[in-house]
Amino acid sequence: MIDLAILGLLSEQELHGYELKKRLGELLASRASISFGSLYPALARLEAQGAVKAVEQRTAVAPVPMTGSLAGELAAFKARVRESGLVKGSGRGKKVYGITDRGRERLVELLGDPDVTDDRAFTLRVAFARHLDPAVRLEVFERRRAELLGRRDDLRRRGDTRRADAYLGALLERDADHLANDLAWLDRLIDAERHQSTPSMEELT
Amino acid sequence: MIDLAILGLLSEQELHGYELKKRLGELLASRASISFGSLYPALARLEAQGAVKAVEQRTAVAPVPMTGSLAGELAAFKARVRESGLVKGSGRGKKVYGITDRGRERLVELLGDPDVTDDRAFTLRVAFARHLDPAVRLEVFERRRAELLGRRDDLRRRGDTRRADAYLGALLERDADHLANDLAWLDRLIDAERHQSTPSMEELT
DNA sequence: GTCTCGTTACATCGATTCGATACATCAAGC
DNA sequence: GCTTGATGTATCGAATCGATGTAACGAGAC
Repeated sequence: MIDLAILGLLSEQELHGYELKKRLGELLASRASISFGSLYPALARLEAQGAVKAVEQRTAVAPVPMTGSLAGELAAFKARVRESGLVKGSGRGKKVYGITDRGRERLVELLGDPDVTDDRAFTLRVAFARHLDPAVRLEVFERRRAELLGRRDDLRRRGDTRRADAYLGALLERDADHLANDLAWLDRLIDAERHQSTPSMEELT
Repeated sequence: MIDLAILGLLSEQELHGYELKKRLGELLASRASISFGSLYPALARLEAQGAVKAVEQRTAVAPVPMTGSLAGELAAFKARVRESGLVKGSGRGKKVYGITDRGRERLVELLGDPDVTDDRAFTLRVAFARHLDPAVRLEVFERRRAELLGRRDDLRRRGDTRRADAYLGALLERDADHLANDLAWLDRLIDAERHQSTPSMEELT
């Protein structure tokens, strides 16, 4: 879900479309980024829902000294012209978005629990995990664990029966490795989570 | 690309939609299957292009002895009725698809080389690798290797700089593990490929 | 026996997403 | 001064998804 990604990123700082896409690409890493064709419609949708809102245009806020205030004035003027006018080609000037309270609620809701077992969604949940309270966070991780265990069983069952050509066998093997890897990684995450939430409790064994 | 998946599966045996979806789900394993909403339009598209064509309805070809030929006759009759009639609800009777020569050409073309660096596409290429001649196959693998190496460099560069919160760090770590895993796996594949194509050649070292 | 439920099966609909493309500004570099 | 590439917003058509509808059929419940 792209909404989750956008809200998560905006919850940390205000951003404009292009930057949003870049960060998303890094977050999802291999799992391919999203395209402008979905980003801009999504932003419009979220804005209509009141989850995000466009902050004023940004025109060189950076600590870079301008050549003179003239340039800044000119840019601001142009921005105003574009903003108001129907100049056909539509104006430029970056549109910076910020998250609203409604948006924050929606974010927690999305991070929290829908029955979205999607891999990309899980990655995003981890990326924005610090916005969740520890109990829910642990729950999310545990659910993922159950999901992965289920997949592993599926894989094993299929691995036992079929033994077609070498390439299919190799794919099966790769998937099994990935799964084992993910499970180990997830267990480490869960462990860290538990030790952190219970500051000092030496029960068991 | 769904076309690649469909053609690949049909090149081995004739199948109907539902079965196609099931097999695809197994092939892509974790990488989420495809939905009917894309499968059926894709089949229609491929049929229009002449890459696949619907074979006659199948009515219990299995080696299961029928209760009597009466049942078979009846089913065939019903199928014929549905086939011809515009019964509104549209008839059932599975529609079995087969690949054409055009389709086979297209398959090799798709497997071969477009600049599709997609992960799903690579999985499919491996799954149907036996339809490629060894040289092209090796080329596909090598290209994948280069792609993965590129990703690893990206990842390292990002890993060196940022060190935000623990969750983002964990994600980075996971991606790195996956990448290392994939590379090792791919190297094994490539090795196997080389040893097989050159039956006995003890050059080097 | 018949009734309901789960599985197999085909199909379509609206919404989402993708990939390509258009357009615009600006900083380098040649 | 002219091209090239990065930054930036935006839209279009096509591909895809997820949900839903319809239907046939076998198995078990009662």
